[in-house]
Formats: sequence, structure tokens, C-alpha cells
Amino acid sequence: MYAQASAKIELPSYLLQQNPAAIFDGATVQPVSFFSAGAEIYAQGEKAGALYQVEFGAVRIYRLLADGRRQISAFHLAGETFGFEADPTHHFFAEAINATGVRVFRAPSGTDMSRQLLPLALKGLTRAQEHLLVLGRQNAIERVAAFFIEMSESQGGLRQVELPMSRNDIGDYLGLTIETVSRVFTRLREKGVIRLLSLRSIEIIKRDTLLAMGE
Amino acid sequence: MYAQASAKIELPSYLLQQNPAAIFDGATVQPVSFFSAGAEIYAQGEKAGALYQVEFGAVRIYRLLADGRRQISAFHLAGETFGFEADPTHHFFAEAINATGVRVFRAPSGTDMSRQLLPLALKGLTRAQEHLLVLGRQNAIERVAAFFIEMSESQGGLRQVELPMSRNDIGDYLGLTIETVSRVFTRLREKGVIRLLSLRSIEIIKRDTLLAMGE
DNA sequence: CGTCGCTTTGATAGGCGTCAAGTGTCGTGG
DNA sequence: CCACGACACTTGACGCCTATCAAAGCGACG
Repeated sequence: MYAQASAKIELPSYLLQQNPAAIFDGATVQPVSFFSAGAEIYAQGEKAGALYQVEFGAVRIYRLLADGRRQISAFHLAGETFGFEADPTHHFFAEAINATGVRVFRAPSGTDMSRQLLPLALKGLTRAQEHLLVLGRQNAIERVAAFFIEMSESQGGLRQVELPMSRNDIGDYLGLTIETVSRVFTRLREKGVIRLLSLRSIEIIKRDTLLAMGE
Repeated sequence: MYAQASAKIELPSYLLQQNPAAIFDGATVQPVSFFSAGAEIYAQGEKAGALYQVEFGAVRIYRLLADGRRQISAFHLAGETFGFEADPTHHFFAEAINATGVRVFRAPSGTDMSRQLLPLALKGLTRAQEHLLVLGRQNAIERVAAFFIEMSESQGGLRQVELPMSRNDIGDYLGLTIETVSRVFTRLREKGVIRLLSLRSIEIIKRDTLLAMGE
């Protein structure tokens, strides 16, 4: 429904030469896997166990209700790690948003990765809990403001912020419809808070205003 | 605003004789601390580091917006552990909902608790992410249904479910107002899905209906 | 240059929040 | 044991925010 069927694509050779990040000593490091836009990285119900680090591109983690309603619980940009779960099977879906390179780490059975995983799990927990506040208690404009701040900070706090995902993805992350997201974009643009550089790229003009809205 | 000022109360002697849970070998085990209804266990900004295990009673974990809007990210009932965070300071508030006994574990500096903490962190992460789906994509009746199922399962899946928290707490957990929570309770009662045994105790009559609503 | 999908904009409706007034329950004190 | 008071909960009326339905605009890509 959301994911276009899409096969793994062979990795461009220049990417194969990148050095794997060294944070998972002892784990088997596989070369970078390449996923095209919409490709599934793993699905709910599949066997879990591997770790995934985004080399380039962007990934969405989500869950579905029976009738198709979707909630994206996290976006992962370059450098971030995802895929660890409490159970032996995945509770969520992971999909590439755009052309995305992912490095897969698989710990040999018996290896204890707790020490490396705990900080990642705690970070994710904090993020998720803060996002609960956004979904539970903020209105549309506040949600979008918080989202812009979040995306900006994950990109080094620059004024120019890339939004690799569609309005649909943003809506499903913020618990809004695509129309509401679009209207809020327009309102923030008209207020001079942001500028739309292109469909998927904004410039933050009044960061203070965004910050005040986001909390 | 939400918490009544309330001091720690000396522990009844019969509780002091309980054996500490053995899941945190190596950690310093303190006796059970007793908190009365509304008492603060820790506050946002305080130094973190200890672990808390609920012996009896119930605890709410929450965050506030500047204007006082509150989002409860989790309830913790007897047997559950909370208090671990990514940073050295707490990002959240923890309060006793009712008279509550909490055992405090403090690992000696240098001790690595990753192995014990990781499963707890992952469990919490899964819970939070599933709650995101509820807050982001479910309507009032679905949220309450999901809440009843969650509370039932945390109490052994029995028909009779105790709700130690107020409607206000439930609202702040589900991203609803107290009035909406109350109206949904009434609707579910009128539909014969639940019975209200008392203000804070329900009986689940049609579990299947609740399950179908909750997802 | 045409087509398809994504985004924007508009009109309308409904669900939930807000404000307000009961009703009930529990704890305290007489 | 009963009466009282405070607080929590319920119920009602109304309005607003956001979802829904619909159509037009825009951009990317073949």
C-alpha cells in the first residue's frame, strides 16, 4: 500500500570502499546494502537480530493498523542506527524513503552487545517519549514546528533543512493528514517563519518562533 | 500543579522485611521508600542514575509543556522498573499515583549494568512506539479500548481490572481531556462492553470488542 | 511535451475540546 | 455511625480544529 515493490539493487562500487564504522567490534560487518525508494528493509513479524546503520539516504520505521492507518515512529538519517528490538521478531516495518545505503551488522550468536546497544536503546526511548508529548498534547502547527526543529538539529542545526520524506510521511509521523501538513507549511511560510526552497527543502527564518511553538 | 506537596513517609516495618529482588546483583540495594499519593519520586532536570522498582502502588512518568499541558508517557505498576535514562539528568517527572512503595537500586560507579538494563530499555522502547500509534492514529474510543487491554494484560489478563489512576491521568496518558475519557467510559458501559464496578475498577464483558477496537 | 503522482487549496462536516453545571464518592470529623 | 465537605467524575451545550471530500496546480520523468 505504501511501499512500492522494489528489489535490492547492486551497490555502486565507490560505496563498497567505505570503511565500516567501528562501533560494533566483534560483529560481522557486511557490505553496504542498497535500497531504492520505497523498498522494504524488514517487515513486522520477520526475524530480528541484525543492526542497521544508515550510510546515506533516509529510513522510516512504522506500524500499521488493520485498516491501513499508519504511524511512523521514527525517521533515521545518515549515521543513525536502527533495527534492535525487544523480541526475536520485528514489531515494526522499516523502509527506505529514498535511495538509501544501509550497513548491516550481525553479531555472532553468543556475543553480548548490551554495552553498545544500551545507549542507542536509551536514546531511542527518550526520543519516542518526547514524541509522545507532541502527538498527545500539541496542535498541528506546534507539531510541524517541533518537526522542523528536530530535523534541523539532526542536520547540524543549520538554517537550511532537507526534508527527504513526503508530506504523507510527515503526516504519518505527526499524526496529521497530508492536507493539514500542507496547510501548516503554507501558514508558516506566510508568517515568514520559514521559506520553501523546494518541495523537500526549507530555510528556517525565525528559529525562535519555531522553538517557542515546539514547546 | 499536579503533585500535592508530600514528604517521604517512614516505611511500615512489615515491608522492610521483604527480600529485595535479585535482578540487580552488584547494585546497592536500599530499603523500600514509601511515597504517598502525588509525591514526587524524581523531577525533570534532577540527577539520574538510580533504578526504581515498584513494590506496590503505581507510578506515572510524565513531561510538561511550558503552559502546563501534561503528557504521561507511562504508568508503572507493581513489579515494574523505571528511572533509567540516556543522559545524566532526568528528562521526565516520576510521581506516585497512590500510596506506593519503591525499591531503589544504585549501581556503584564503574559497574556496568548494560546487560540487565538493555532488556528493560528495549521493552520500554517497544511500549512507547506502540503508544505512538495510539496517540497518532486512533480516535477516543479506540484509545480507551487499547488502554483497557493494556491495563488488563499488565494485571494478568483478568476480567476485572483495577485503574489506580484518575480520569485526569488517563486523559493525559491517552492525549484526551477528562471529559472525553468520561464520555467514552459511559459509551462503553452503555454498549455492554464493560461494567463499572467502582470509580477505579472495571469489569471487561466483551473482550473481543475491546480487542477489535484497540486494533 | 504529455502524463502521472505529489502537493496545494477550497468547502464542508464531525469529533473532541472548552466551558459550565450538576452528581457522586470518599475521607474526615463530630 | 452519620453528616459534611472537598474533590473527582459525569453530563450537557457549544465552538473550533482538523479530517474528509473534491479539484486544481505543480514538478518530475519518460
